[in-house]
Formats: sequence, structure tokens, C-alpha cells
Amino acid sequence: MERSTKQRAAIRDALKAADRPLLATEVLELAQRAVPSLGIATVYRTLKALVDQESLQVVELPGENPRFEFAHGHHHHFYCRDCGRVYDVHACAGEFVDIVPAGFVVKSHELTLYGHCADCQGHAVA
Amino acid sequence: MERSTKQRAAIRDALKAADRPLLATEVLELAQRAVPSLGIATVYRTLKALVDQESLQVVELPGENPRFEFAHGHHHHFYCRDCGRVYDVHACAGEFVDIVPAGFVVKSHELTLYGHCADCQGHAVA
DNA sequence: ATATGTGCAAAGCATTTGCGGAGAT
DNA sequence: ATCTCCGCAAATGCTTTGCACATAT
Repeated sequence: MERSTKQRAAIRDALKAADRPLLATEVLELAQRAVPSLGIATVYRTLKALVDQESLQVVELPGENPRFEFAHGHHHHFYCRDCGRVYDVHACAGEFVDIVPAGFVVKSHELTLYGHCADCQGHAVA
Repeated sequence: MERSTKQRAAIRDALKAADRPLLATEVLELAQRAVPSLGIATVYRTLKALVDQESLQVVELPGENPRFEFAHGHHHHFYCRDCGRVYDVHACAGEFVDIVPAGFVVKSHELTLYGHCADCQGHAVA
């Protein structure tokens, strides 16, 4: 992550413009608007480098491909069952230290909420 | 899922004997003790069928391959960072309806706890 | 007897990697 | 000019699928 290239700028810009974690393929599509020749391998390599240097954090939801967003501390995520987008939830409901059996030690946790986002709430019935 | 075969019996037995969710490869290894010729394709096909008929439920943890266990209602999971095993946590810390922004509706949630299990607690320092 | 089930090998996806050529310094 | 970076294509790991043979009913 030493040289500054138009590919890397496009990838950073795509992630910056989005207000939510993006899939590698979403990053590719968005960044290709600036650099049409961009390849998926470069996206993966750049994402990996940014994660390694802790500029990005990986958002791994159950059964989903990894998403990426700029690092901003401990928080959780909301998955919209209608549109499939993932939103940040800037709140945390506790450490859950007390719900495990004796002898188990909780060090951290991940919470994913599922439902309907504000955008999809109007037209969705369920 | 109409006929009863020794392969299916071995797969069910492996899942029944384990007190925790198993990876497809773990099911294969365990079931091969009873049926050495068992192939991974049969394991996947059988797991899929059992999930479809809701005998099994899929346990998908962030960044992990899916695990399988007999269905037994809403609960959460504990991932041991030492041994990589996953344990059931028969407790639930709430519905988290209140921590999302206005306009968002929470329908369900998944919680994963990380730490050290009772087995690994003794020898693990961190 | 016949339709379902199984094992093998090939096909799919998402992600990673090797390599020769392109580009930043 | 040099060394890093890029795009392509091949490789990888997990899961699914096609097909011919085996087997439960």
C-alpha cells in the first residue's frame, strides 16, 4: 500500500461514498464508474491491504459474503430482508457475560439484527 | 428423504452423538466410522434434505462455514477461540427492538459470543 | 421392477495467487 | 530505471450437480 494509483483511489472513494458496508462486487461496480478496466483481483488485494492496516473493517454476517467499511469502533449491523442492504447500528446491548454456562469466558460478541429498513418499510407488508 | 439407508443413519447418528453443531466435514469424518465409503456429496445432500424438512437447523457464524444441529428453537452460540468448537447457549438477551434508528423494524436477531470454553479455560492465558 | 440414493468427478462461486506487462516514483 | 501494481487466467476451498451404478421398497 505504498503507491497511489487511480484504482486505489476509486476503491477508497466507493467505500467512502457508501454509508454502509459493501460487498467486494459492490465495490467493484462502484469503482468501475471511475476506472472501467478495474479488475476484481485488484479490489480484493486492495481491500485486504486496507483491512491489514486497519483502515477498513470486515463485516461478516451469518451466511453472507464479507462486506467492508471504514473502521469506526465496536458496533453492530442491521440486515434488511427486503433489499439485502446492511446498515450500521451505533448501539450495543451489553457484553452478554452472564448468559453462558459456568467455566465459559466471554471476550467479545457479534450481533446481527434482521428486519425491514426505513426505505423498505412502506411497501413491505411482512 | 423417503428411503432409509445406512448412509443416512450414519449421518443422523453423528449429529445426534455430538452435543454441538458440526461442520459438513466433521459429519463426514464421524459418519465414515460407520460407513467408510460415505462421500461428501451424500453428506451435503442429506444435510440439505434434513434442513428442508426442518429436522436440522443451520448454524451460520460470521466468517465460518455452516454447521448443522438438530432443531431446538431459538438460541445462540458460543465460539471458542482456542479449539474452534461451537457450543449452544440456551439463553437470549432480548429482542433488541429499541437500538435501531426510527423507521427500522427488527424481526429477529443472531448473537455470537466469542471467548474460551470450559475445556480450554485451564490452559489458555488470554 | 423401479424409482430413489450413492459415489465419483466435474461444475459453480467467491476469493486468492502467479505471472508478464503497465505505471508510479 | 526500478520496483510496485494491475489485469488476466489459473488455482483454491466449499458446496452443488450430472451421471451411471447400487439398493431400498
